[in-house]
Order: sequence, then structure tokens, then C-alpha cells
Amino acid sequence: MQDIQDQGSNEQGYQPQAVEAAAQAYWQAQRAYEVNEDDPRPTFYCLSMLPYPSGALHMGHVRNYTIGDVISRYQRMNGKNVLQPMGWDAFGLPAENAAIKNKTAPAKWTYQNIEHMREQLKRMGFAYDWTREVATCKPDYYRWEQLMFTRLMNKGLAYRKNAVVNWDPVDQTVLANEQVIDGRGWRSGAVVEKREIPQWFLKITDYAQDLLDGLDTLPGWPEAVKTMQRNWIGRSEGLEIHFTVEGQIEPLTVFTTRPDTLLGVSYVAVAAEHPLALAAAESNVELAEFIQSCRTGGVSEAELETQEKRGWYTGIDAIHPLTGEKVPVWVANFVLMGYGTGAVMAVPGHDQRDWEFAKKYNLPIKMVVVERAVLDALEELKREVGAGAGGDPMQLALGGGSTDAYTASSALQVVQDFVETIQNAKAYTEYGILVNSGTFDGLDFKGAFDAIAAQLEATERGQRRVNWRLRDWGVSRQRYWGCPIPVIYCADCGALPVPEDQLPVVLPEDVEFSGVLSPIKADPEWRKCVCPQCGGAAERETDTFDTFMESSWYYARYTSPGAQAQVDARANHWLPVDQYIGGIEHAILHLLYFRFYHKLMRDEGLVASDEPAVNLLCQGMVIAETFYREEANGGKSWFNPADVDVQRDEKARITGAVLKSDGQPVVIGGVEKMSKSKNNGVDPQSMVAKFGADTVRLFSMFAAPPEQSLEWNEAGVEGMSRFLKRLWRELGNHVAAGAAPALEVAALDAAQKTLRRQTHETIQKVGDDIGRRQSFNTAIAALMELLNALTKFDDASTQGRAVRQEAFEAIVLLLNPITPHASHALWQQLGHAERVLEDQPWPQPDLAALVRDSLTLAVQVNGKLRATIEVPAQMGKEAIETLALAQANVQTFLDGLSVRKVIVVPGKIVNIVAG
RNA sequence: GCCGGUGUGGCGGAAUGGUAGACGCGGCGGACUCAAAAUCCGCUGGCAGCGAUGUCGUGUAGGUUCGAGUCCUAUCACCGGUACCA
Repeated sequence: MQDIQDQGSNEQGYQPQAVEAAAQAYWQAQRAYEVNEDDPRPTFYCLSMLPYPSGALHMGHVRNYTIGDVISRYQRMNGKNVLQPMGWDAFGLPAENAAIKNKTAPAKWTYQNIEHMREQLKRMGFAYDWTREVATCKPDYYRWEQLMFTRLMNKGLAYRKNAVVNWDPVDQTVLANEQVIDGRGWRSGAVVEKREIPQWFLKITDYAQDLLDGLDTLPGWPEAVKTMQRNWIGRSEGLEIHFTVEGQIEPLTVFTTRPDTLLGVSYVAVAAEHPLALAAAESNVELAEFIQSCRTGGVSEAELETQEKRGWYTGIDAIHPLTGEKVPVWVANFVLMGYGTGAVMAVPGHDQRDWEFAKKYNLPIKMVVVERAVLDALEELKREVGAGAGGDPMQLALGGGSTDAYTASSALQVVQDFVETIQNAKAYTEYGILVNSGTFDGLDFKGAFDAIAAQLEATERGQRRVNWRLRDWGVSRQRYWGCPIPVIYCADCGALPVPEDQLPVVLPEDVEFSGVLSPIKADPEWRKCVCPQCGGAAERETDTFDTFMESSWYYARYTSPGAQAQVDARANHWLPVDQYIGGIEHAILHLLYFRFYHKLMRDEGLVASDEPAVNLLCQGMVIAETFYREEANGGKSWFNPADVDVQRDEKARITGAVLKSDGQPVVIGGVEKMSKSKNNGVDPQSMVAKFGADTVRLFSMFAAPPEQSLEWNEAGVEGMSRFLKRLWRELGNHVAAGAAPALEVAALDAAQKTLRRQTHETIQKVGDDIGRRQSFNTAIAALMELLNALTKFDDASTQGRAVRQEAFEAIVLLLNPITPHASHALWQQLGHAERVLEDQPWPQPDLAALVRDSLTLAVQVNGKLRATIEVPAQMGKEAIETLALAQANVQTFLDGLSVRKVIVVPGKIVNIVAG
């Protein structure tokens, strides 16, 4: 490492290691980024999603936290009291996997990772207030989440019910969806089964409307995220309809959003676990076998929805609530017990899935909704023959009856085509007009909905209901490395919350872990306790919480370090979060639980706001090229991009790649998300050691817009390093010429005015790009352009040096959020005292310097560019038109045509429309 | 399957309905050097042309508009999520 004493001088060129060490030492000595609630400035809470301590920082972290740091430093330069905290999402499955592999306790592994990653974050120079750090696996964190859970139990918002999980019959353990590969357990290879076990749930469905409405109050969230959340919550208005079942007292209840198609029902389908199916299976061996076959495979939605649709007739019939006709009840593997009522009515004519099922099992397809044109055609046919005479056209529509009586061939064709489509091609799923529905014929969707609802409600065979796609949040995990669920089971008193004075229920950290059974489940002593109600012997819950529980409220804990409650009054000083930043992969689950938990805390009186975060930025992934060789056994071995040389042809197209170590070719596998499995991860630490943190920060902000994926490219990083070196050198040359004189705006010549205009245009653009558009890559490009202009600006006069000083000061301040260490050093070189640069005001453009004398306009003929003209800025429309028409090339293209219209867009374009 | 997103030179990307390719990388040519590295200067979408310039060009096929990478319809490919990875 360079001598830190040298960092202030320019003679040795840019020495990032020394510059960064010196800046970080200064910030630490100044406690520059610790914040408090007494500060009079308006608050700005900038939050990045906390990392899982997986072992080492990866480029996704670097990108996420650089974006957050840029926004934080920018806001502070704009006069805000900026809170930017950091912590660790420390519970989770990977610690258990590492424990099995390395034979270390999950706690020890996790704490070591945190120590290492904290140092890596510090080396990046992020402006965190480390005094507020949290690790979610610490009892002083999770005790408050346990307390909240016991209060939710008392409120009835936490409850216990059976739910289906992936069961590995060999390892005798529950598997995460991620651990099910092609329907088999990842370790045992056994075919996975569905199994129902009792689990704890939070009633997020009670907050469904609140969560849906809240989205409309968040203009600062990406539309894509709000749309995905709306669809996920999935509010639908429909009817609950009761079908009576022969020989049963309890009716079979279904929910439908299409009651208008009720007369088209040709069967009812129930889940394999439905009580009706299980009862029928007792006396039906084949049905029992079918139900058993539905138990294989995992429980993930993607797997369930893409598997082959299969069914079996139960032998039971239900009674149609309007017609009284018998409707067969089928068991179908695509109906899920956990969703809605576990039963659906099937209308093959008007639902595509039902249609395919009906085709497969030869069930009738009835047509009860038609489009307007078909209805018109039917009426035309009816008029032609007179009602009742020559056959009913509706019979025709249903596929029966004779066509002999009709001569209106076009109308006949329309009806027959429609019928043919529904019977043999696909379901008609649009809203339309009812036919073949008795007294409801002729009604549209809304009319039919209301009329059928009214009739069913009057006869108590159904009622209107709002249904949600959203399901209650299952928070139980059968794992060790998580927050213990604070529940006590007493044989006499049932499930009881652990009393507040007995919290926290502490997870033992010093354990042996084999991977199959959780240590707290294996330990017969840990679970023993006393019933808080009757004082008798009782047992603790040994399941732990879903780790989304911890990450749902950490942002609130940062506001209240040390509080002897989940949060204290400081929470409302900072909340809601002004800017939240994290990966798009969290668009639904984390961000929905995060919003839900905030509302739970609001209703406990802990926070005053309705939503946890005002603005959200979802960053894209970090990706890199992959390289591999086929192994003899058919597998692939992957090589890190750092160990591969890429070969190009004379046009710079990639032609191949070889391994550096042996010079032999490797296969180029395409650009993919950085991952361990593809060995295409680039280690941030080695990049920082090679180029410095500022260069890594600069590249990660420059290479792509924040919300898009970012391809790592070391040549691109070198380009960023070149830019900083060039800035360092050019600024050094400027400073070496002596202190800059005062700027006299009135005394500037044309070239000086132009450079000054470019400086202020850059100030305006960078401020807009960082502050409003969050378009960091274009902000950096603008700064590069200004440095390019500055390099070409060859003027040693007094005012030339003054204009140059102004430009360098602007670059250094505008760059400060992105490359704070370099800016820290360069600011001093420009003749200023050392200080925390975020306390220097953000540059503002001098509007007078932005005024141009002349403008360049594009001239088009019929939308195609034919000339450009240079015009005085104040030139009128007519004069511009005349000048544009006078251009030689414009005249060439107008030859033989007459001008019809001339469109002049001031400052931009002239389009001559001719024909 | 369903929901959301993306698609522009050799590559990353820019263009907020108004000159497509800013900025960077890579490449080519030159300067400096004994030489190389570093650095600096110039050129760099395809095709035709000495050039001026013309012409084609933003996944594909249509459409709206004086004008479309941008808006609309359809379609293809890829990426993210899909409730127990975080």
C-alpha cells in the first residue's frame, strides 16, 4: 500500500489504495455518517435491502449498495439529514447447508461471514451509520418479533391449520421448493410426496384490501411491481355456489367469477384431498389409487400448473342449484385444497382448462354465452321461421336439430361456425350474451351476474363474495436456523403464546447439526416447559419462523437502536423510508410481507404511516459470460472468466475462447446471472484490490441503467480507471499552474463562454439524472463529456484558468456521490480545506450561462433528414421555414413535388411535408 | 401454465414522440519509444461512392402519426417471480 501521506499530492498519479484509505480514515475520525434525531435538517431515510451473509460480498451487493450510497450522498449534499443503515438477514437455509458440508454450527459460520462481509463493505466506502447495525439472528432482535407474534395470536391474526409441504420419504424431512429438482429430493433423489402438517399462519388476507388500496398511494414505486402485487393479491368478485350432493347433508361449495356461465356447468371438480373425494375413495379402489397418484410431486405452483391435467370420476353426482339436474363430481389434480373451497364448477364451453379436461374425458361441452353477432344471427333465423315453426334455432346452436328449414345462409353460417369452434377448437371465454339459460337468456355478463346472484341468494344456494388469490402467510418452517416460534402446547389448555416476561425464546447456537433433524427437535429437553395457564407440564413449538419474518421489519429497528420495545418514538422521526433499493426478484414476496408487517405495526400503534417506503428502485441482476468444457461423463465443468482468454476476429467479433492455463479451447456458454454453479462470479474484493473501490463503484453505475441487468466486463472497468486517472492528471496540471483567479463572467471570450455553458449544462443534466431520473449511467457519460471538452480547452489566460477551475470543481462535486474517495482528495487539491464533502452544497446551474446564441435544427422532407441549419436562437418560424426550404439538398428532394405543410418544432426540427 | 420485464452497431448502452448509435469498451491507423507498456491524436453500423451524398437499419409482422427505437395490435426469443432460496 502507498504511503498515506502522499495522497494529497498529484505527482505520482492516481493512487486509489492510498486515496481511499485516507478518505475512510478521515470519515471514521469525523464519525461523518452517524446521524441523530436532533439534527434540524429534514430527514431522508435511504435503505438498501440487507444482505444474507453467504460468505463474501458479491457483485449484486456491490451494485445495490453503490446505488444506495450514491442516492444517500446526493441527498445529503442537498441538505438532508440522511440515515443509511446496514445489517444482516442472518437466519436461513444456506447456513444449515454449510453446517452439513463444513461441520460447523450455523451460528458460528454466520457470524464469521458477517465479520468478513462487514470489512468488505467498509472497504467500499459506503456511508453507513454502523452504530445502528442489526443481525436478525440475535435474540435482542428476534425477541420483538416473537412478542409481536404473541400479540397477533391474541388478536386472532395468527392461527394454526394444516397445510401441504414437500415430503422426502427417504430423508423423512420437509423440503423447500428449491430442494425439489424434477419432482425428486435434491439429496436423496426420492420422488417427493405432498404431506399435510399443522403450521402457523398470519392472516394477511385480512389486510388484502388495505394492501391493494395502498398501491394507489405509491407513485414512487415502479408500475411493474405494483401490477405484479395487484395480480398476486388478485381481488375477484364472484359467487359462492352450493351444490347439494346426493346422500350428503353438507353441500359442495364452489367459488366462481363467472356465474353467468352457471347453466353451462357439465361437471364439478374437487381436489384430491377434498373430504368428498376421500369419502368416495373408501369404497372405490381405483379412485383411491388415483388419489394416491396425485400425492406424488412437489407443491410449487409452477410444477402444479404445468403438470398434465388428470381426473377421475368419483361416482358421486351433485345437484345443479338452478336446474336440479345431476352433475358428475370429478377429482382433478389441478384443483388445490388450499385455494378457495377446494372445489370448482367446470364450464368447458367458456373456460379453456375445463374445455381441455372435457375433451380428454369426453364430458359434454355446453354453449351458454355467445357474442353479439351470433345472437343477432340466431334472432334472424328465429324471425325467418317464426317461433316454434320449422325447428328452434337454439337447438341448432346446441348442435342438434335440422338446418333444412333455414334459408338465411349467412346467419346460419355464423351460428354454425361459433358452435363448431366451441365444440372442436377452443372455449369462448369472453363476456357475451346468455343463451340456453332459461329465464336468463338475453342478459349480458353484469345482468346475468346480478340476476343469478339474486336467485341463488333468495333460495340460500349461494351468495356474493369477494375472493382473493392471496393466501394467508404460512410462517412455520421445520428448520433449526431460524427464530423459534413462541408457542407452548399444553395437553389441557391447547396452544398458548409464550408470556411476554418469558421472551425471548432463545435458539441454542452451540449445536451439532447433521442436516436431517433440527437440533431443537432432536433435543428432548429443549422443548420441555410449563404451561403458562395451568402450570402443568407442556412443550414448546420446535418449528421456526420463515426468514421473511425478520426481513419484514428490520427497516423499523434501524430507527430505534437499543429500544426496549420493537421500535420506539424515533421510528416516526425517520419513517417511512424515503428510498428503498433492492433486486427485482423481491417484487412480490418480500415487498408484500414488508408492507403487511408495516400495517401490523401500525395497528399495534408502533408506527404512524400506512406504507413502509415511499420510493422504490428495483435494480437488475449482475451477469457475466460463462465458459465450460464437456466432461467424459456428459457433465460440464465451468471456468471462471478470469481464467479464460477470449479470441476475436479482425471485426472484433468473438470467435472462441481458451483456458489461460493450458491454451486449449473452452465452450462459450452465454451470459448468465453470476452464480457459484456456473463459476462466473467476479470477486469484488479482487477488483477493489486491483482498481480501487471508486473505480468499481463507477463501473457498476456506468455499465447499465440501474433497473437493467449489468454485464461485468473487466475491459470496461479499466475504462473507468482510465477516466479517473485522466481526471487526476488533468486536474493536477491545472492546479500546478497556480491558484485560479476570480471568474469575471462579463470578460469571457466565445470559447470560454462555450466551456462555461458546457459546465452548467452538465451541472443541470447530472442533477436531473441523479436527483430525478435515477439515470446514473447518463450522468457519468455527461461528466466524461465535460472532461473531454476540458482536455481540449487549451487556454492559459487568466479567465481561461478561472473557467477551468469552475469546471473542475463542478466535476469533483458532481462525481462525489459515485467516487467519494477521489472527490475527497481532489477537492483539497483544488485549494479547499479537508471536509466531509457531503456538507458541501450540490452545484446549481447558472441559468444565464446556459443561454445559446444559435441553434442547430434538423430539416426533414417527408420525415427524412435532408439538411441541418444553424440559426440564431431568436429566429422566427417564418424565417426558419424560408431558410430550410432554401437548402440545396432540400430543393433536390422537393423537385417535382408541391409543399403541403411545414412543421416547425422550435429548437429541434423542421419537417417539410410534400407530395 | 400464469404474472411482470427485456430485445438498438463487434460488445455494454444513449436517444424523456422530433437529426438513431451520446458515453464507454473493443478494433483500425498514427504520434511518442531502441522496443514494449502507459499516454496522446484520428477513424470506426451495413451497402454503394474518391467525395458530396444516397440507401438500408432499433427481434418479427402489421397499424396510428407530418414524423415511431419510443404509442397500438399480433407474434417470437430470452430473463425474473410463482407463496419453504433469499
